[in-house]
Amino acid sequence: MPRRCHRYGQGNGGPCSCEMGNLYRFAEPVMLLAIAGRGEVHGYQIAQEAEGMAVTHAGLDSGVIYRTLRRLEAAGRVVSRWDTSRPGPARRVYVLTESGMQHLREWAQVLEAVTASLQALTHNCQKAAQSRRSAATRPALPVGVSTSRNRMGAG
Amino acid sequence: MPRRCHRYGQGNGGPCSCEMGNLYRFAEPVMLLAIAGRGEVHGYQIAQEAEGMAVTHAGLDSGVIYRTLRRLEAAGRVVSRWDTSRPGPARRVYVLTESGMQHLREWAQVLEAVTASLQALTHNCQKAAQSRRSAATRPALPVGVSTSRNRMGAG
DNA sequence: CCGACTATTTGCAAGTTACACCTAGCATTA
DNA sequence: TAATGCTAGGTGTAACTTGCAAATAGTCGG
Repeated sequence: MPRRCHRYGQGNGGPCSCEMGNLYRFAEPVMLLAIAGRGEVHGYQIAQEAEGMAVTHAGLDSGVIYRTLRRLEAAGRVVSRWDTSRPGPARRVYVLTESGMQHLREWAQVLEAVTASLQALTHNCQKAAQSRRSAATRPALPVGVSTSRNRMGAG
Repeated sequence: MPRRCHRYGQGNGGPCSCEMGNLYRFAEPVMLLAIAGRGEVHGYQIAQEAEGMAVTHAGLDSGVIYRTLRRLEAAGRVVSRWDTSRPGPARRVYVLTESGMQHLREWAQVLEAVTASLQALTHNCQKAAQSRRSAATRPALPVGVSTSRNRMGAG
């Protein structure tokens, strides 16, 4: 799904979350937070800030941003108006509704739980990765245990 | 995407991560960890343990588990053999390869980074949710305001 | 034989993502 | 004037994951 990002192939110390695939971008809370923080934003603004706020290294795709904004508006979480008061193309400016504020509070609770679980998972992965690494001068696991019955198309 | 889970509508204090949608299950690291921890597992075993290890409350769907196992095998992260030594239907038993061990180490690094980012996001969401909650007897945001010209030079 | 449990696999609808591409306003430069 | 580049919003599509349901099988108890 994610095929590259600004970090791709740059050797920034450790594998990139984008190369691992399978990570959501948490676009909704990131964007709700951006709107709540500024009171009023347009999509392009979010796209420029999102790189720093995003959970993974890929930032948020502009397509995702604009579609998420429309989805949030359809759900009543934000309302928008067109701002033509400044030069340049018109901007669609968004503000949170009370429902959107409530949604952000819900996200805060959910994220707290998810973060805790993820922290535990991370800890366990690190422990497992380390415990085997010490005993890994030889192949960590006897690969090739009579794999005999591997019929089934094998993917 | 996720429509229910065992927690659905049970009022366990706070909204369920499943109701928020948009959360990946981190199936791959959870499963790699399960395999690494036991040395040898089959899919059904993972399905039964996964509820406790999963990052969200939904656990891991058995379809996801079996498909992920095949994908991991196709990528050389695990190898399988059929175990018919015990009564009941044959079980496909998986062990990690050295490449799979390496993948787990990579996941450990990625998860560490993601956890840190997620923690920051969580913290910011909580702060935003709280700071406005105190001032939210009246509608949280006057919709349509032109707030103090958040001019965000942006570049 | 029938159901219950174990165990694996597949089909499908729904949803998200990454990328490419498009429209359009305005400013600078040749 | 034309070309170029930045700002700003939007759409189309392929690839992928997920959740749920259903199919297939082996074994055991009644």
